[in-house]
Formats: sequence, C-alpha cells, structure tokens
Amino acid sequence: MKKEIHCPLHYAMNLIGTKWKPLILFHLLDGELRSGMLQKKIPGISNKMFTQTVRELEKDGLLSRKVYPVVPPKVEYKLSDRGRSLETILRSLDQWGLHDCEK
Amino acid sequence: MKKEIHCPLHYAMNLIGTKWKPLILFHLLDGELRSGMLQKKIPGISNKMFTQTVRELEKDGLLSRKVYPVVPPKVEYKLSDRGRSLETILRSLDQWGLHDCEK
DNA sequence: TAACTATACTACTTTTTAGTAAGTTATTGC
DNA sequence: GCAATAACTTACTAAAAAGTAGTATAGTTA
Repeated sequence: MKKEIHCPLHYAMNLIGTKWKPLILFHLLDGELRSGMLQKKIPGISNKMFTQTVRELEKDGLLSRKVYPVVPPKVEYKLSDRGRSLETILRSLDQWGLHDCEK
Repeated sequence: MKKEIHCPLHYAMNLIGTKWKPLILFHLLDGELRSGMLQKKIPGISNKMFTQTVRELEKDGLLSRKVYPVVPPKVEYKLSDRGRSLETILRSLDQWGLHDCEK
C-alpha cells in the first residue's frame, strides 16, 4: 500500500500527526526555548524521541534550531513562520482536550 | 517510560493523533456513511486498518456504528456529538494543509 | 448450484516507532 | 587530573502499527 497524499488533511497529518510533534510545537508557542527546558516541559518523552522529533520538525521547516558553539552545548529551538501558522489549531486542540477530558 | 497524560493537548493526541483517525472523522462531517462508501473516500487505507480504526473511534465514543442485520451486511457510521465537536479543528487542519502544501 | 454481494475477522509478517543504556564532547570548577 | 555540564549520538531491543492474504456469512441473481 503506497504512501500517497490524497487530501490536504492527509498531508497535514503526515507533517504533524504523531504522538510528540504537536506537543513540541505547542510548547514553543510562547517563545524560543533551550533544548533542556523544552524537553522538561514534555514529561514522558525519552531523550531519543525528543531529539529525533525536533530534527524531523526542523527538516520539515516547522521550527528552527540554533546551535551555539560552546561547551557544554547550548541549543535553542523556536517556531518558524510555518510552524507558527499552526498556532490556532494547536490551541484549539488543547482547548478541546481540556473540555473533553472533564466529561 | 509510562503512558501518562500530562496536558490537554496530550490527551487529545492520544484520542485522535494517528494516521487514519482524523481522516475518517473528517469524511463523516458531511453525514453518515455506509462502511464501503467511507472506506472508498480514504484511498490508501487497508481493509484491516479501516475496521480497526473505526472500532477504536467507536470505543472512544467519537462515532457510532449502526449494524443492519441483513445479508450482505450493511453498516453505517456517523459522528457522535463528541466527534462532531472536532469539526472546527478538522476543517482547520484541512485548510492548513491546503494552504501549506501550495508552497 | 455457483458466483456475487458488503462487511468483518483472523493469522501471519513486515515496518515503524519507541525505549534503554552507554558513550562523546571541551571547558569549568574543585 | 577528575567530576560535572548540555545536548546529542549510537547500538540494541521491545512494542506498536500496518500490510497481506485468506475465511465466513446467507441471501440474491445467473
């Protein structure tokens, strides 16, 4: 079964339809964060998945990664314009979860 | 690493954050559909994944499943109120994908 | 009586995703 | 000269998701 995109929603889900991507984008809505801080905001994510996921988001142009050549390392992440364009959706999903889980 | 819910968005993604769930819900926005029709609207999904996914959505109360005791079988799916409450988000995601993929 | 129908289920395999634990780096502070 | 630091990276394993192919059903139509 081939991996083809059949509609815009399908396309969107291919970009952000995973367990962690929306969480990471969501926590960057309020501004850029250092790697460690961002990761702390997402309890339950493993170190490996965190790195892997931000790298994919970077590859897809949803966030940017700024590396400072210092030791110990310093890396900052922030949303790109493309990533920021998801703000309404991410906040809506969060709101939806908030109301829904009360039931 | 335990599977715990840490924020509303995380909760929401646990319910609909998979490859096929949003697609299925999306295609039910315009009204109930027979199983075969719904499946045809989602090219690329295998028969097994279709059945499995609608069953999970039913279990989570996002859609309802009506079985007519006839031969050959007739099964209809439609959104529950809970599922319908995702309408804005699903349409937004679709729109986002539409605009984004043009770039 | 044999094929066809729409839907689902099952066993099995492959692919993808995720988790664990260890190692790397170059400078600072003791 | 040794530990601590932040952010990976890698090798390995485990678990989850997805795909393939085959089976069941019981009426209708050829």
